[in-house]
Amino acid sequence: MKISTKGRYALVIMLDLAKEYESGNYITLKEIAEKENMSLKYLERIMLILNKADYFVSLRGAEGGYKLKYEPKHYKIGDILRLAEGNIDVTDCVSNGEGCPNKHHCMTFPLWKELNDLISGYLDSKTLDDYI
Amino acid sequence: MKISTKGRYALVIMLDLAKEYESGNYITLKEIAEKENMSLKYLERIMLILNKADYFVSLRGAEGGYKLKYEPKHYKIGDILRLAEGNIDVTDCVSNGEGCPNKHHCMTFPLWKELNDLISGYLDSKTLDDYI
DNA sequence: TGCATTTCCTACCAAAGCGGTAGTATAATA
DNA sequence: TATTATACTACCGCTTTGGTAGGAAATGCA
Repeated sequence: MKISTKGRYALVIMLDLAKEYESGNYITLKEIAEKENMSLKYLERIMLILNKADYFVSLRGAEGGYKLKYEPKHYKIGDILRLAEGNIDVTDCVSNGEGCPNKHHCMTFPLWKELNDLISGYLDSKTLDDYI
Repeated sequence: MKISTKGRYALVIMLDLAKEYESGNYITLKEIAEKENMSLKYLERIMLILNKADYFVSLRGAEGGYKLKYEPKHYKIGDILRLAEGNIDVTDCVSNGEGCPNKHHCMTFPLWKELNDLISGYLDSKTLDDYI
């Protein structure tokens, strides 16, 4: 039931960028890594995942870095975690498409389904703006 | 964020025993393993964990097996999962005693705390009786 | 009494996931 | 052209997951 560092670091990155959204400044991963005491190389890898989505404006080279493309309230916490973690469902059986063939007479399925909806509902109700 | 097989199987075992609670019969792991299509040896190992708590009456040998010691509504889903999984907290920082030293000025701590309380609250509000 | 059954307990193991590191290519600026 | 920063790939040690194997101890029945 643990959220991995990938998801937790992703959220920290997003919040650090969100804090600078108003200023319009580019922020480098080096700054974030030093401030948050995280490995720069690892942050780069996480950024690679997040960058598949339409989240940032990035600029290479000196004076470069990242900034958020949209305002903080546009980013749902649930979406960020799904992107970073791959999937935040509590079991495979509640994931779309997957699910065991026994789903319909399984005694535990309703529990996992309700729990999963509760978690997703909560995480999708919050945005970066709620934690700046 | 996945619940492992340990937790899922534990719940299936508990529900199978709960169904037979009224009858007072002993149920063998072999019966459960065959019915649920699970490895008997693996169920034995999970049972060893659950048996550390005061959950069952067990009887060795022919005609033996397990039955629940108390009525199904006595067993909270949250407790069963905590026992089987070891810990169901979404991060280490929200676990009692642990927690990073930075907890008090961490931007993400409130999120993990709220999410964790939501999950624990839900799982502790349900008992075996709700899923028989 | 002896055999089958079933719980109780320990040790081992392959595969996958986690949390990184290393190195290089590419782009932008001073 | 030197420096800075993102973009991308490959590798790697460690831990966890999801089991298996083997046997000891207890119980009921023929």
